[in-house]
Amino acid sequence: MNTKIFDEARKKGTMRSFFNPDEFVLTKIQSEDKNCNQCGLFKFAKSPKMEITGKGKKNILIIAEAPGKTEDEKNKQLTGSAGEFFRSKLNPLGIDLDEDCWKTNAVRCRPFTETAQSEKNRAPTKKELQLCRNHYLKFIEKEKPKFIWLMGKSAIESFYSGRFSDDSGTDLTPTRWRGLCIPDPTVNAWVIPMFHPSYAMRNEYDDLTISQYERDIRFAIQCLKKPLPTFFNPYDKVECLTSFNHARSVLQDIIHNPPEIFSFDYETTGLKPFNKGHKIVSVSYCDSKDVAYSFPLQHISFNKDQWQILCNLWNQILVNDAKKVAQNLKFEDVWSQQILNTKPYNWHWCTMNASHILDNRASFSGLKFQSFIRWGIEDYDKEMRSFIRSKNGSEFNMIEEAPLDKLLLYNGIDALLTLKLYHEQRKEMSENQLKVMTLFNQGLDALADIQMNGICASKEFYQQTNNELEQKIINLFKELHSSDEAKLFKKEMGRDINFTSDHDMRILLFDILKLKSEKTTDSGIKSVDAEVLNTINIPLTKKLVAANKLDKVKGTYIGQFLREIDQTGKMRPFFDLHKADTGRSSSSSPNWQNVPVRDEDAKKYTRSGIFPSKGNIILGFDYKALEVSICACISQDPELIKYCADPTKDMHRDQATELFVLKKDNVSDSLRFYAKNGFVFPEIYNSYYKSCARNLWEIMHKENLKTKDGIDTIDHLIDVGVCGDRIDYQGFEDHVKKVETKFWRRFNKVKQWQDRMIAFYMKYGYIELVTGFRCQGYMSRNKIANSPIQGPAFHCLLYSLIHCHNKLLDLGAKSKIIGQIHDNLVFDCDPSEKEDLKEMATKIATVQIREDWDWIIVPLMVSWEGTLQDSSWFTQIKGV
DNA sequence: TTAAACTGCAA
DNA sequence: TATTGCAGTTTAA
Repeated sequence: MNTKIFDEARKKGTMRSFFNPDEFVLTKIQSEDKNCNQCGLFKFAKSPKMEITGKGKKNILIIAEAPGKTEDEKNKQLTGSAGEFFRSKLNPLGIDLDEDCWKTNAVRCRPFTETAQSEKNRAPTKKELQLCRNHYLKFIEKEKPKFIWLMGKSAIESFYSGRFSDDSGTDLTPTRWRGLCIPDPTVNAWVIPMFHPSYAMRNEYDDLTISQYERDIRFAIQCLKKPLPTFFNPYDKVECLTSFNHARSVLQDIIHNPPEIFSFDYETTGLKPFNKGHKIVSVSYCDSKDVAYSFPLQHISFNKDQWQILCNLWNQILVNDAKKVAQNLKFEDVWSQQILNTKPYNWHWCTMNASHILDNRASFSGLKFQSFIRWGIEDYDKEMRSFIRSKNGSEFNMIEEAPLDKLLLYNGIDALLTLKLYHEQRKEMSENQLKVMTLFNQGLDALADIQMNGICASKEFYQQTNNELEQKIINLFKELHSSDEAKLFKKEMGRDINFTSDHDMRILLFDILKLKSEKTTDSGIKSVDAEVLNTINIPLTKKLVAANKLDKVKGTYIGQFLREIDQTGKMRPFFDLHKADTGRSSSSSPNWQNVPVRDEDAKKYTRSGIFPSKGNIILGFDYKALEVSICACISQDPELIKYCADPTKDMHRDQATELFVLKKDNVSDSLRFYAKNGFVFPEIYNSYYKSCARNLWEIMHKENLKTKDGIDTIDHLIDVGVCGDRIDYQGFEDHVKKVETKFWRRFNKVKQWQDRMIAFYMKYGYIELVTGFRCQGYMSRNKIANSPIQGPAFHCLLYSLIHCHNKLLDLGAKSKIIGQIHDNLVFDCDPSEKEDLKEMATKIATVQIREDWDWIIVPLMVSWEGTLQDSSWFTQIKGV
């Protein structure tokens, strides 16, 4: 396969070819007979080794999955029902499958399984895909198609599998790759992955799937206008400054002649710089499309005096007036602050976040992935990856052991591609996307500082708690293992039971003890979660639920905290803006957005070791009913607006009066809570009466919910004639159905708005949130209803976070923001600043935001909560 | 070794 | 026939 095309493509440059030209997976071609014998499918096929068919007048090679029954019989690809479906989509767009395209399958012979009645089509295995790849690679070499359409998971796997050695390409699902037109130097063609027609056909009656599938086909056809792809070699454009004098003079040049904009990138000894021993090993810098510089900073090849000189020069560049660009700017920001004691000035763009704003699909924002789908640059950090791995499971990697030339080259390419990516992204963004980009960039800048601030936590406390819990858990499991049930299990199975194994619990509860299962998991097997165990309610399951709870607290929370509390006595979670589908934030290491609060025990174990700084209080605010307010703003529903505009009104309480047939003053707090979380929210997010009724019914039985008068809710519902007796679920469901009808009659503008969003999505393939964030990819109706509320609600919090943070900096306040939980902002507050801070933040969050964002047409409200001086987060109370 | 499934915590 | 996240364990590939 070492033919001209491939050699030329290689000369034009891909990373893989640079390191080792012989390692093209696609070019590894073995003898065909050998492969076919190893696979063996041809022996059973009616049409073995099916030849590629079609005239290919428009230079399109279509790779589908494998011949099905019909194809195998007719000896022709895409002639079964899925093929006909595909033709019916192509014909109206002027494409004739047989005239304009070549057709083949990732596997040429029919794979099937024999059942008693018939032979059933099956998907090809990984091995079969790999062994059959040669046939189309040879064809590509000979016929040079300009476009390759990969239809379905098998084709995508066949074409790409083995070409990525990191996680940037391991997710080879059509959802991840569809809608792209990828220049590929190994075949000198455009590659367009999409769903297999059989997938679309299976969802023929789901108009959301079909609308997207048809759009993808139109996209693929539009791409036919493109000229052949061109490629560039980033290796030629990196200048590695291995000599100290050279590095110094380049930095001095930059200082004397600062550019308007530049990108930079660090290679470091780990992910967080806060513990002793961390270094910025090398730096790369790029201010033009032709050259990137990279040089060692705190690297063994220079001495410490030289480190100091280079750090001083680099610091001057970090604070110059130039616009700064980085892939994951929080990272470069935090390392600059911690290691170099310098906050970069004038952050302009985070390419990682911009990738997320341009396409909110999961795993889309990595620089390697973007470089591949945009420029066909493949796997360029291959030789560095082993050095970026953790050293002996510690927080340090092995980067200092990497050869300097490879380190600098890889580092330099990152800066080069980052700047190139920025220029493309800047052109691609709509005006509204630019708006949200600005918000996010400011947010990232502030979130970097918030990670710097950190959260005070007591390692001693968590160590002690860990030991205490460990004893309790050991004792609980000891008791469980000495139970009769455990002995029964051993007798039946001939081995000891593992109580933390769902599999073993299923055997014990449902096979051995013959108990009834209450519900199923996603994949349809019997569930053994806490709800099921609680319903079974025998001493064994009670004990197991208790043990599981403590195990969760110890393993998930205390474990993370102990790992993450650093030598300065703080934990410093990441708060990211490039993950959530809806443009929300996420948090990790540790995840600070799911620390227990409802369960009192779990709350105490986890929150009692989190403190304000010495002499301070933890102080924070929640937006009140923020998502309901956002829903009112964007749907402009007059009834909902009325509720939001009048603080004396309480829609959840009102809804509780209808659901539970009560007078307003007889609604208890818990009934209000379940009206809100069991009915209002689910309804707004497209749930329906049956699901709501079922959940409410179960909760009423389980929790023995009472009215404010202290009467059992179910008894009350029987009294007023909703139910005949305590097991008359149907009566309750009928009632909830009527409540739902009334609810949507009242808030009918919300329903209408949801319908408009769905119609927009079907037409354009995306929806745009009021803040400018776009949601695309496949979306269910529920997601379309939810995202435009969830996203902007968080964006309100982000606005407040940015402005509060900047205000505190301007004022030189001692108080700091330390965290954020979707609609909640947390400060480490000096008590002398408390009242001023509350006034300032409340004004920003409720007044200033409405001056800047005129789409907010209802009043926003916040409620404050806080701890006493030097008291832990566990002691936080409302209304301080 | 890695990925998927299951579970459980938050908003 | 409610959404978004992160992380732990077990199990299968």
